[in-house]
Amino acid sequence: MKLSTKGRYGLRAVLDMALNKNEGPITLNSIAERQGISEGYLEQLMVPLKRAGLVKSVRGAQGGYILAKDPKNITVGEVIRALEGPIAPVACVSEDYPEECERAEGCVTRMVWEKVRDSIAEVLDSFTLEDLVQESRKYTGQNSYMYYI
Amino acid sequence: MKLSTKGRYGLRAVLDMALNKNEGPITLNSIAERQGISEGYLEQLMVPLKRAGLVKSVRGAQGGYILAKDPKNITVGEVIRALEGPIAPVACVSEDYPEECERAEGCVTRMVWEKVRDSIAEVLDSFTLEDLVQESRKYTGQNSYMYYI
DNA sequence: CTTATTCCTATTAAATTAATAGGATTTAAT
DNA sequence: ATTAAATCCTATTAATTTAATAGGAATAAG
Repeated sequence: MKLSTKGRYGLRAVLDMALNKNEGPITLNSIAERQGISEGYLEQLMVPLKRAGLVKSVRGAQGGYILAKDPKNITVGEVIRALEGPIAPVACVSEDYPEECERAEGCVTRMVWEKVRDSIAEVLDSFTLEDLVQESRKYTGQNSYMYYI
Repeated sequence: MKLSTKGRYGLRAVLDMALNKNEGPITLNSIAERQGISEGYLEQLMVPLKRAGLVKSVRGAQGGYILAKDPKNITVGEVIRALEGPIAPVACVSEDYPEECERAEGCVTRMVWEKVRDSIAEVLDSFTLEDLVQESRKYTGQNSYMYYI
């Protein structure tokens, strides 16, 4: 029942980008340093984040990554889904394409997993990156970066 | 964000036991057959379930396993925790012994994970085995076993 | 032209999960 | 007593997923 590092690192990465969004394209190298995540691994996380339309890349020197949308229009749920796939405590109740199960007819544990899925989704969708930025500012002051998230 | 088969198979196993609780000790062999789970694997699942005081074993011929408590006093949450450990979408917000994190001070993503943890726990703790038995009877009638759960 | 960067693909390492195997122990039934 | 049915125990292996690394190609600023 754990999130993998994809989701955790990825959320930290986009939050880092939200906190630094007025600095122009942000290099993975700088995120990697601030967040203590390997640059190569961050690279892999950017692929699904780009595909999901959450970040954009700027190639070449002075390039880097920027958020594709305003932080208040990006929910934690979007980020997590982009990185970990549809929310699904078990495959048969996946948000996307629930896996067919021969036992489905009359399955009574499934209703438990459905409720778990919905409650997770509700929480994740209730937070935007902007919420986290605001929260972060409480600790670090208006203009300082938030390294430890 | 997936449950492992430990939790899924284990819940099916104890529910199977709840549905057959008037039959005396239930052999792993019979659960394995009804549920399509390898007997050896079930054996491994019984260890933590016993330790958690949810099932009792009866050794020797005609032995097997029985629930240690009434189904209405066993929650899905207890079963899942016994098999998967404390609920913790990330280690730093584990129900039991949250892992210390150097970034904890001023960590803003943590409040998200805490809410996720609590919402999962709330759902899992809201269902008892008896609830699932009742639900199951709706499909199969009062006295028939529920094979497909 | 050089440098800094993303991009792309492949590979490896590590960890976890799932399953299997083989035998020791216990106990009911004969 | 003997047998058979079952749990118990430990170790091993197989499979899968996660995490990280490596090496270079493409792009664009200066």
